[in-house]
Amino acid sequence: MRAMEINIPRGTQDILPGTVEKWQIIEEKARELCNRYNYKEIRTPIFEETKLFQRGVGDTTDIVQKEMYSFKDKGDRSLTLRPEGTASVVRSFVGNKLHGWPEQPVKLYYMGPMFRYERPQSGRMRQFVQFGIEALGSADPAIDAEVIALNMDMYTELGLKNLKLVLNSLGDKESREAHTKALVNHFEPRIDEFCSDCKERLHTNPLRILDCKKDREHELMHTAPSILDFLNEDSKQYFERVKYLLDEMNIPYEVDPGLVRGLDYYNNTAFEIMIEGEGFGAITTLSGGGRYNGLVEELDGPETPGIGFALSIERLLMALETQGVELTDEQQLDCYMVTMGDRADDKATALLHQLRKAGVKADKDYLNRKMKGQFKSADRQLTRITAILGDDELDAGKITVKNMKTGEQEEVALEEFVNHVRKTLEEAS
RNA sequence: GCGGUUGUGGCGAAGUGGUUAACGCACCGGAUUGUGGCUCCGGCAUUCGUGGGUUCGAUCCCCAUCAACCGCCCCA
Repeated sequence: MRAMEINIPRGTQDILPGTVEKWQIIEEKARELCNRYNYKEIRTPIFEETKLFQRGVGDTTDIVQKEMYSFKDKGDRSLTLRPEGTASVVRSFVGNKLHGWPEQPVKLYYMGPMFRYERPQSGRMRQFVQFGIEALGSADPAIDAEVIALNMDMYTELGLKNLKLVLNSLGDKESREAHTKALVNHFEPRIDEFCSDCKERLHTNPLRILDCKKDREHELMHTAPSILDFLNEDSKQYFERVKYLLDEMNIPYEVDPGLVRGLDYYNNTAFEIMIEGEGFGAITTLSGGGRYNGLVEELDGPETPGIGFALSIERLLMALETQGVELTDEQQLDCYMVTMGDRADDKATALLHQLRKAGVKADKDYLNRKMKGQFKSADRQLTRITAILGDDELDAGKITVKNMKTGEQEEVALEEFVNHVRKTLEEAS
């Protein structure tokens, strides 16, 4: 074999049979769950105008500053492969005037690939698949609770354990401004003692200084003003309501005033779901979400509150794997046609077609294998029934049907064959 | 963008500066001339990521390059 010259692009993966079934189960679960919660699917393009993300995600974020797959098309337009889903959904919400829909809030979900130019590692890909939901048009804390509940259900219903819901409030605009001012006052006098990123953040987005891992141990970090102390009455009440509703739903959570979402558009509710325990890599965040009440306006729509979350299916699968949750049943074949001789083989092709039309999952050999090889193949594929057809059987108008589990076999008239197989399979199942 | 580890047959892996590169699994064939899961036997035929260099000679030494994995940063 020649050495491969063409590699799969860095940070991407092929999902092959044997694994793809797991994806299908997760996708199915997501759709079924959204249906129960009355969220409708929306599909938006995989690329958008670069401006959308610069404005929607925020110029100061890592995503926009260094992780975007941007390119110029032949019309000299700057486009970007979407790095996340919310901006696109909001763009579509505005462009299609969904705020005018009679039924509000508009509850949407999406599932599909996202792209970020990052160094791949365990649980982080350049192309990864997100499932997310967005609820637009309601500022009721109950919808925050609903979004979080759906997110948790997605995990618990698949059998995940050791989940930790981390919750915080970033406050409304007024609260954030007050907090920001306090942060600047707190850090500015001694900002020289911090890393270069933090110096930058002091002016662009002081909140994110709290998110810094390098300077985590600095004494000013521990004494930094907490957003929770700056929530105005509205924001405080809002947060209390969200927590109360989570309590009522028996969803445990942990308030972490240090939780700062990476994207600019968040306010009030912010949350992350993490997984704890051995065997997981450096990345423990399964999903994140929060409220973004200013985003629709930022993208030229009417003032509309919104909230959502996104999870990565890759990480979900990793988590399921480390916890030993088995998703797939063994794939078995209903019927395998074993043939001997050219005429019989031709006839088997026709019979195979009939079986398939009758709803039987069936196959045959295409490599001219001897009988033994055909049986091996049937066995390997966990076949329930084999049908053996040789030229002599063909001449007698019969076919041999063998139960692979018991080893019993019987002769059946060719005209009876398809019905016989169907009946046998039904009886066995 | 920075750091670490690795790169040997389909897969999992040993190994040495020098005529024929272990082993396990899988696969294919035969023993069993029309029957699977067990057993035994044989086969998967110059190749050790790629390109240079050192050397009489390199898969093992050096350089470069590519790739994968893991971590930092940050996130899903």
